[in-house]
Amino acid sequence: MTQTTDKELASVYNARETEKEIYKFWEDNNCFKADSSSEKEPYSIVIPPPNVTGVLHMGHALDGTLQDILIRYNRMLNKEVLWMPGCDHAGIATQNVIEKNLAKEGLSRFDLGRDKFIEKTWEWANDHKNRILEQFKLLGASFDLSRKRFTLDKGCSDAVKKVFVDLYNKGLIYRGSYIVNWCPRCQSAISDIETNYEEQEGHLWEISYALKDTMGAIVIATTRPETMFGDVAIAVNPSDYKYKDLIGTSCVMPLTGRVIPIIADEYVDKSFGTGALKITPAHDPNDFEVGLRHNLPQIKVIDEKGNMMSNEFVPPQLQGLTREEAREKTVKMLEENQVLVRVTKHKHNVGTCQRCSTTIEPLLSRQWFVKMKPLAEPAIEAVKSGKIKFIPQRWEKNYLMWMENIRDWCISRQLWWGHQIPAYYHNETGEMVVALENPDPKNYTQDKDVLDTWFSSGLWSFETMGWPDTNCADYKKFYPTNTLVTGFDIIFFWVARMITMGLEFTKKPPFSTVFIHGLIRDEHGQKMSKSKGNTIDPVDLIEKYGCDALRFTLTYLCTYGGQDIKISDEKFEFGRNFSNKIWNASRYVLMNITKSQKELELDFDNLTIADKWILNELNETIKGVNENLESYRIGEVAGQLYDFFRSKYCDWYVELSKIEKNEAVLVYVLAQFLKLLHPIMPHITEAVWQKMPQIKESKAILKANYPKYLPELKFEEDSKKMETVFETIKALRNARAEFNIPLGSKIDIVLDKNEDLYSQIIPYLNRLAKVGAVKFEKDCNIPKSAYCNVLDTKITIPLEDLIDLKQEIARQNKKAEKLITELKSVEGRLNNDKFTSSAPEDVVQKTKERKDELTKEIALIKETIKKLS
RNA sequence: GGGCGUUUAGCUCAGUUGGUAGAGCGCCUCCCUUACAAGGAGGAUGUCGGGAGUUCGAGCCUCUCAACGCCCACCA
Repeated sequence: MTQTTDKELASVYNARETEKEIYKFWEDNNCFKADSSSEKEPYSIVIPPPNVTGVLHMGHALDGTLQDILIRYNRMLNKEVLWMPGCDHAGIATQNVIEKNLAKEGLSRFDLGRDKFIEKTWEWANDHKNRILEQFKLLGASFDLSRKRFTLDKGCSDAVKKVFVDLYNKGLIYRGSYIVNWCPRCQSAISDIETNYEEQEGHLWEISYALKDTMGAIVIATTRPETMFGDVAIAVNPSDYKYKDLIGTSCVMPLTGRVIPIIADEYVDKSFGTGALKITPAHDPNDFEVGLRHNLPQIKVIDEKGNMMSNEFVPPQLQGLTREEAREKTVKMLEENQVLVRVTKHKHNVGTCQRCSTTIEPLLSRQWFVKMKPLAEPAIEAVKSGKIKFIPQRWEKNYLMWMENIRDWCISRQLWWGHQIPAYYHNETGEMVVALENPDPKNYTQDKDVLDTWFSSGLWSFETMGWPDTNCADYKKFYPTNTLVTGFDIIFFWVARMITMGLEFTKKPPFSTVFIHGLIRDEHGQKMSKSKGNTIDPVDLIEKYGCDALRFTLTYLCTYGGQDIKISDEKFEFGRNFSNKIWNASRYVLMNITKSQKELELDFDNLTIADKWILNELNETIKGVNENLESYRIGEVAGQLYDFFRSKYCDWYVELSKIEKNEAVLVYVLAQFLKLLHPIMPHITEAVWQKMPQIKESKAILKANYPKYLPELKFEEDSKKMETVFETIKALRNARAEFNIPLGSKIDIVLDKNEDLYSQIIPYLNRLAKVGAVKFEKDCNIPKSAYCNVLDTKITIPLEDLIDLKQEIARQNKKAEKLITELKSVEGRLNNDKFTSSAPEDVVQKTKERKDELTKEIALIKETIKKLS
């Protein structure tokens, strides 16, 4: 092997060095800039904005790669493309990071105060905000950074305010006291979808409440005894005969002696527990509903920190305890008072905070909500009518089910990092004004709460395009966008909200296709997470294998069904090896070009069958790749290109070119292949492209035209002939291997027919199967020979002493057996009248042809065996 | 409780309207043939989760059972 210091000729591809150079070339030439004044057809994608303080993870790598593939493909279709980049302020997530840092210094956000805290968070965000988009560059992302946005920038903030005020004025945003999911650690309300449920092993406590007016008691069952101090009633099912006489009477609560009514409500399940249910409207969502129906008071006994409150309802010895402590103590007290009837183990689901896993406290709280039903209707219609379609389609069902059962969205958060709610209260009268600006900063104070992060990301598709200025160039050119690419995990959080908000405020679906891909998992199928320590850093992979290798491997693993993708570090060797193969094959081609640019034009009058074959294969690949890109079968595209390049171009055409070459075809096919592959492996294709001498339509491959199927490149007949040649070479190689004939010694062959074809390709046989003399003879009869048949051509390989006749007979028998099995099945079908009458004509025809082939081949083999015996 | 997904070679997974199973990695044999050993040539390996059905024909369609996984709902 020759080593050279010249990196242009290095036999091992240096991915990182090339990638850095190429990306810089694109940036220096402003290649990613979108022109809103262009006449070209637009194509746009908005990035799912990553967390401003985040780092690139494998999910981004996949999501970003797929977006970049679509962007680059459409750019090569000569469209005006815009990939809009940006970041999300990620309210709770970011605030948690800052609070954690403060905690290291023993401080809480309250020690700093709101202004100082926000200032600190901005500092952090500004320090980190370029990091993740810089990392996206390592992925080869061809987004337009000149348009970079941030959900807390002026434009987005203005859009958020306008949307809030408009929705409020339309009556679609309201404020009220309801049960919400409260996270005592975040000290904030969170929405239903930010609440996860996990099954926990708990207890069911049965507690006896004495009847007030008569002897006896009613026993209720609860999983949360500490909430009993907030009880306002006992409810039973109206049809429950056990309790029929008690409805309308009262009972006396243990421990506090407070008197509460016994009521009847359909909600109560007769068969669960004791059939009697304590009603605690301030701490349970279902009890809250029951309470409203019966006009019951709401008594809060647990505060926002999750501690027992200090009020007249909570016994003094429990006041100030945590929920957990209070539960233990309450049970003890109940036991001491002999009102604890029974304790059983009970599995139940407990709500936890998506961000910090703290157990949720359902809490009565005054919050802002979006009335979702009216907004959901057009969003449902848009998907049902096909104006927006999901790929894979099965997600539509998921989306529709959620939308059709939508509940109001709690949008206020008791955080500091985010869009402060544009509601202002008069300092004295408390009068509320919802407006874009504070009507009178002296006398009005703004609502302390901020909005759910997803409120602003829900506007992302149009707020980034200049909305509410619907006359601005970007909005007019690039909105609505075309494709949204994301994982299924944020369909409800983000996709659904963008569709509702987009339709409400722009009257247009914000995108026409939602392309959903799977999640990246570790090699055992586990979700990757820092806490599990099973993450793989895409930046490391890029350093180790190259960005193109990462992109190609991920793309290759993408299935149309959007299955999750299991990865391990070593899997990326696949992409790296392919990069190296491309590099070396290109190197070979470049080293072998002797002709001038003019002479490298395709000359259709001067093509060998090998040339026609590879052009035909290329053309078929072009067809498949275009179809698959249009239908989002991206993994299939990678597969087809891999197969074409390795198994067709390198294994055969390049090898054949060492015997007899058509430089024009060699270069043409490589150039077309590079263009086809460019969206997936942008750097290496650009690097090779720029070294190629042939006449090019574009200096940068990124702006070249994507190859289209060309009827003039269809050479069906000659391709078939060439396939026969390959079969022959394989058969000869196989025979050589079986008889261990060293490469040094050539084999002579005798063919019994098809002189026309084979005499053309004698040099191929010489070189690729190490064949010596080639003779044509009808009835060749050399006893000590090996045989192979290609279609109906019989090839005799005289081997003299090299051959073990028994071995050759066995070899032939084995071949015959296989064919006979197939022949039997084929004949079975053809002898079946039902098959011949009901199967499609072409299938029957093909089966007949196959039968003839098999019959001929088997006859030849039998004849061979006879001769050998 | 409702919905969805998965089960195919030793491993990881493809398999687009039903026509008789493929890739990568791994394994065995041979080869440093001047593009590439991150390579090349040849080879072995699967009653396509079980069962039933529809069909001339099922990995693919229908039903059923099983295992694993996910989402939604939230029964105290």
